[in-house]
Amino acid sequence: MTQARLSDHAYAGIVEIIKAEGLEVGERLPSESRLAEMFGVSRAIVREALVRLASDGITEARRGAGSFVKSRPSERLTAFMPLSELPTTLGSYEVRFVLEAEAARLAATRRTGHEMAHIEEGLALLSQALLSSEPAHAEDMELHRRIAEATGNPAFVITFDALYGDVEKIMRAGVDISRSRPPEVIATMLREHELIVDAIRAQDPEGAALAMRWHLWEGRRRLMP
Amino acid sequence: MTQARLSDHAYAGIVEIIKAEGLEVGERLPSESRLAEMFGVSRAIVREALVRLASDGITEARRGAGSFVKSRPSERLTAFMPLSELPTTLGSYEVRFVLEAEAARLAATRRTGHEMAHIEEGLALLSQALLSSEPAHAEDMELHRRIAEATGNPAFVITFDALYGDVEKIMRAGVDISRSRPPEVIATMLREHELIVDAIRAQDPEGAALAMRWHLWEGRRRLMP
DNA sequence: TGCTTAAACCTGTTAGACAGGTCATAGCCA
DNA sequence: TGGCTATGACCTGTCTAACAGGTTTAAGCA
Repeated sequence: MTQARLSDHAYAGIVEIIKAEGLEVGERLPSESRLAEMFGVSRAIVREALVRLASDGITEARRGAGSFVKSRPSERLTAFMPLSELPTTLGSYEVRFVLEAEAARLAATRRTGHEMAHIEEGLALLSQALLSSEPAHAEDMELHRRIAEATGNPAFVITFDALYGDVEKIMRAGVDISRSRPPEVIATMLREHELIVDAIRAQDPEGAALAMRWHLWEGRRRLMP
Repeated sequence: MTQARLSDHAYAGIVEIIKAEGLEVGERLPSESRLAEMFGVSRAIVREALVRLASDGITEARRGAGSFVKSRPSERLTAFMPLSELPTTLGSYEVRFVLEAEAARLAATRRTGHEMAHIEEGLALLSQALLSSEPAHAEDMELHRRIAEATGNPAFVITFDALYGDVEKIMRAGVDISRSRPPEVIATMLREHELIVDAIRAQDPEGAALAMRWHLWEGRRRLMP
């Protein structure tokens, strides 16, 4: 895990300003110099944070004029959602339900031998992590990602990254979803993943889609009983 | 349209280096100073480009060690895909087919009155742009985006942005998808959108999903007959 | 009052410097 | 000679100071 950089704090601070001041789309942020002064860092750090905010589509800089809010807070899951609204995060399951089911279906029809081996390896890594009682979120995501890759369509990977990247940010923000799981839950989670991989190996599109839907359905239930 | 900044060129230059040198995941990029020297810009500009690349998940910086490639070129649609492989872009339709159909279905059931008005306005803007023979891609995207918003689930908007953002970048990169369309095609495109909006207005989930699927199917055919 | 213009302010960019982390290798010890 | 250590070169993270060029605001003139 890389050390937190100053620009991370500046990023969060600017987001906080947008929220606290209730800045609407099109409104201007404080100038870079002022933000630097407020956070007690150099202007370079503020610029770095602003570049990332702009890259995330949250702000927009206009030369000579200032930086402006580009997208409304409600349009962004990551940065703006108060942690108290975590259940909203579960909305991502609604997307994954259709997105990943389709990915599993296509993976079952299109996967190459190499991609299948990649998926098997991902399952092994997840299994290992789960059985050693580690958080295993990275391994979980990696397996799902490899299935998305096996569609041969990069668009699936892109959307997957966008969705999961945000979820990951939220977890890093201090919410620990990796609460301890009893052994029987671990076994169930593992079995669900195995069913998906089995169907993809057997080149059974409908089976793969169904197994994925079932897994996500159960996963959501585990998060929000 | 904002003026191109130097860091845009640095960003593209670094991507070009990764491609040309065939750098694999985990390999090290030239140092910031060296890159600055290569591009004839200051180190600050290179840093800005690297921050954006890191934000896009392409590179990763390790203090004292250097910047490293984080994701393989094939995993990224935008930056790495040669324009000659544009047809691959059409793979995004495969995702939109399931993603936006579900969004239309949910929008039909959950939309508020305000969201409906927002969608109607989007349709009017698209209609106006299409009838005046403008490119209308921005308006098209905006309407689809408003439908995604009407699901009440930000996860749909996030994935939509990720997908459409990349398509937009490619178009800006010089590919003109907005070839001239004969009047009958314009009328058809408009009618397709109207059908979607009608179904959402009538709170008909299945009708909305079907209309969206039909529209995307036809849209894909229009791009790649 | 209405227009012009200049000053104040802002982002974009550059240069140089230092702190602190990483890595390879030269050199020492056994 | 082989292995370990410690030094030094190199790299990113951060800061300061400055200037260029664009935008906004308001003063001042007609």
